[in-house]
Amino acid sequence: MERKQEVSKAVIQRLPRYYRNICELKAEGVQRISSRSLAERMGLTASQIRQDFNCFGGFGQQGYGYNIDKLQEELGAILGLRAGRTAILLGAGNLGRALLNNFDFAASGFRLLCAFDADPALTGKTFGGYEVRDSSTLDAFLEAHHPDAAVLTIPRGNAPAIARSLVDRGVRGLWNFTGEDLHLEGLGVPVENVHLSDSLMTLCHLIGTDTAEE
Amino acid sequence: MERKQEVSKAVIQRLPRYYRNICELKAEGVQRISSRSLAERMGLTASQIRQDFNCFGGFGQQGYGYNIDKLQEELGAILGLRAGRTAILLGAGNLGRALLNNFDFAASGFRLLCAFDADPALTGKTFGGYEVRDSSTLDAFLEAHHPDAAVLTIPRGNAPAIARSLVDRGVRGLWNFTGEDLHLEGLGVPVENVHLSDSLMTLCHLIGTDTAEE
DNA sequence: TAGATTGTTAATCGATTAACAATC
DNA sequence: TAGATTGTTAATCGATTAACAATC
Repeated sequence: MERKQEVSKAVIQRLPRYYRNICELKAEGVQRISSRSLAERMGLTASQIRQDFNCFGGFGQQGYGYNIDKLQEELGAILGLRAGRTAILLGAGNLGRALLNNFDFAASGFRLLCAFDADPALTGKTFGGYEVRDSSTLDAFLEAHHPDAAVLTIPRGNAPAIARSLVDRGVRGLWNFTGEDLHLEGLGVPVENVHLSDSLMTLCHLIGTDTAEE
Repeated sequence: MERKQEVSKAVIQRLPRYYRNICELKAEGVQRISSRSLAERMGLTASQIRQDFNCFGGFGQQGYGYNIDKLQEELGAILGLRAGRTAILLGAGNLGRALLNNFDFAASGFRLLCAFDADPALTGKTFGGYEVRDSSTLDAFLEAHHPDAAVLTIPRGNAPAIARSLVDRGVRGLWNFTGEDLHLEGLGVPVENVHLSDSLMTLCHLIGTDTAEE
């Protein structure tokens, strides 16, 4: 049961963008596309696109290009969007509630089950159709439902300990908004750290150095 | 007036993380650190850290390491955090309001001036201390205050046109939450695209392929 | 068949790591 | 001075691009 050959991180991080563009093309009614046209649209090279897709076995056809429906299907499968993953959200503060109210979890492959918060004032309320439960009931919930992932919108500080505890109880992935770099913790599960401030600082820097950059 | 030699994008994207870690170290009372210790803490190699810092002229000292205060000072200057940049926010919907209420713009180098929205029901309200103004007054505001950057939390669709218009009126950078990849538009100014869904899809994929990944 | 475009191998480019002389 | 650790050059590694034969 060998893994065919580790796909590089660079490729994996391009997959969602490919998927997004293919969905857009489909919505525009396009039925097929060549690596050259897609490259032009996305600001990549045709070569790179073909290399990337071939990491997963070619799904194109010589002389024709790539069928949009097939591509969407394949990329969706690779991303695991139809694997029926489940998630919970921890921390129904401002950020947590903003996600509950607005973010389309299903579009990214997750069914959000509910949220948890330590503040009793929030218990029982719903945001975006998701119920907030009391943190004291978390362990029992994990035991009963085994969510695949947890969204961490709790305050920083106790994040590493909570992450550890979640992983110990079977959570297999973390979407981390806490500002702590959890991937360093050796948790043994994938972590996606979201650092909005890093992004804005980068912009601050680029504004300073920019003359006529791409 | 030659540029000393383009610093690679990979390095630039590590700068905020360096800055963040240095701030944490300072808060912990640490006064100096070697590339080796910092590497260990951040999960990088000492070599890489020294290479990175030397893109901007060495700010270390042989046999001693790096002084935390100096490092914070230098990284802050490189990032332009004290350049007094200003920004406005466009679109005071759920996401926009979440940022207004919670996000610390100043910590990333920007003074947020105010927000704009097309919905008259929001005009005059404040969120997080920031006033929402009517979109019809935007042009006059740009004329009068020349903000450096704009935060785009408007619905997708009209994003490219609005981005174009902002840039034409002097905006020098965009923090883009619209879901459209604006950097492709050839706007001629730096754009930071925030795609939360890409991040979550990546996690979905990694959960599927994970066995015992780092 | 001729034209188009993939899949795939080889060449290039850039980024990371290793090594070590310089120096505090 | 001896020890530590940088700054910097050289070696390695990986990712992107180019090229082209395979084939629809």
